[in-house]
Amino acid sequence: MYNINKDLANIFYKMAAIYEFLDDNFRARAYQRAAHVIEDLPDDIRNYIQGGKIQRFRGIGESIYAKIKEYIETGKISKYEELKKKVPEDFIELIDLPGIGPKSLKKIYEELGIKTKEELIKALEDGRVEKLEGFGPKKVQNMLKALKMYEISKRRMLLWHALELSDYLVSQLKKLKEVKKVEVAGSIRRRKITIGDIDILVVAEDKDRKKIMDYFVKLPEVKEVLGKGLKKTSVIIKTSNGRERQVDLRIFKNEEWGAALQYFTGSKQHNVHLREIAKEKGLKINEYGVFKVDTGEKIAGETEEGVYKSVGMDFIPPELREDRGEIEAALEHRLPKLVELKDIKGDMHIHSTWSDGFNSIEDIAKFVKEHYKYEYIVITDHSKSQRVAHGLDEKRILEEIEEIKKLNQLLGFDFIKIGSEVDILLDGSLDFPDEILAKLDWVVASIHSHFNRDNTDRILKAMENPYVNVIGHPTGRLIGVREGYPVDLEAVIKKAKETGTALEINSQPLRMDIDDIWVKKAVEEGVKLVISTDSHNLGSFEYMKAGVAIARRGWATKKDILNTRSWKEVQKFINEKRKRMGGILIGA
DNA sequence: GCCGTTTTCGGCCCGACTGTTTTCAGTCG
Repeated sequence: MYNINKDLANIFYKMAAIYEFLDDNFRARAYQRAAHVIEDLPDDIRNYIQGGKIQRFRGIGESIYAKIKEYIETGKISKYEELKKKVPEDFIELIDLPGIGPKSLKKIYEELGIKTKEELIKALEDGRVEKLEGFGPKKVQNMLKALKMYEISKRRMLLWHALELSDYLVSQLKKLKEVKKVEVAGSIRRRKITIGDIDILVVAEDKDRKKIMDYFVKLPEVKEVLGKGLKKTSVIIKTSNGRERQVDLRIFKNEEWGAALQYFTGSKQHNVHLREIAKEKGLKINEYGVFKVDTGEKIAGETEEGVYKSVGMDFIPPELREDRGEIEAALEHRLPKLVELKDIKGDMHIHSTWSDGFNSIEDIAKFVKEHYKYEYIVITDHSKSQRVAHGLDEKRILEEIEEIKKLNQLLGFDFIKIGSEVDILLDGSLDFPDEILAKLDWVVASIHSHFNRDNTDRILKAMENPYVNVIGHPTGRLIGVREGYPVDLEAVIKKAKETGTALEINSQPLRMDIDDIWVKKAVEEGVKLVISTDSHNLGSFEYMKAGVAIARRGWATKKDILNTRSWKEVQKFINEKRKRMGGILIGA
């Protein structure tokens, strides 16, 4: 079933923009919040509204529920159709554009009758806008710049690339002895899958502020300085691959550090919710600390833990701060203990030169043993249908098994496990017969063809096979390149639970598949997950960090992640499925 | 628009900066 959540959320975001334009800010906020809630639902919204029975969500009340129902039944929302007539079509998009606000747009629309983006640019350039009351040359310049930057900023950066860039900037700032503390905040710290701007926070003495800001704007990668002060400086950085990113640097006092970090890590929804609760308790939270409203006394701010504690909450890990229930859980002291990078005991999806990897199995094993504290790795080269990836046929995978046996003898123990990333064929059967699969330590089954059809049936059938242990990159999406193939992940999760099959969190920067929303759903359903790098070269083993981050964003604990287990424990998982689905047990 | 064991009406996060003003509105994060 095609998931309508995204379409519905988009409509509500647009309605919010229109209400902003109409100066009805509270309504706008209500629609924004509803859109956010719907976007975060793993299941199709129709599943929550069955037979007139409505599941309650915070932020969706009677009126918005009625509109959701109307959309489900008719494919339209009449209120939206009505609202659209009040705003020029181009403007709905422009209202969300950073640098131009709804008030300015409204004035330009009302006084000059401007209705399209092209007309707006023309009126800005020929001086008509400048003559309006409240406008001036600077404002006009900034609006033009905002329009120009729009196309650039619209493309968000992949988490991995943002991490590389922000790590570099942090390392440069650490070179100054005046920088006492430095941390990346914002969506990078929350490990969102894609990143807009980069926020960096620093602790320093007041007298050193100028020196730090001067140093920052002189970094060779800085292409343009958007604003420079002693508290905040904004620049445009040009990355090595030619992309442009806005980076904000802010300096705080040590006693403000926790409050600043909390505030600038966001998310916005999380912060708003947190402050509402603080307010109920007679407290005020800003980026400098937590204060009692009546006396103005500061009661927290030096550490993030202190900020949360002051309102009666446990510390909330940054990856959870999306207002998806973490605030309630923190108040009730029932936040999960999230999985950590150090819990990972092995990588279970790796390609070698036997198929399309760049390194020999021997080089991979030596490299991983030297750089990671893993207990095992699983080599999972492609199967024969993947001709372009030099997939292995039956004869060659038997040879690969022998090769790995020899290498393990050299290493002195069974560090290398033999697996396969076996193709799921069009009819849901697998690219290897069961006799071969039964000889393998671990089987990843993936879809690499027919992306346009609904592939739920293929995946469900593959999971019925007793030797398939995990479904690789379950949606097949490439972020910003192609959408995933149509697949009913709800049914996949159900079948995974039923058959004892795991689902992969593929850590490749472009994949991040499955994502945090579905991880959370899988965790709730008790389905096990595997965090894998799908490495094709030695540098890719680092992607495990990103995979763990996605797992954490999905509320996963150590027990939800299979590759936090010893190999003996993994084998138990394998045998449980083989037993249940009628396969040959390990060692039998 | 949503929400509520103090409220079903009257609230709805908070501060900095910018550009335009001469005390403030608009915008951002």
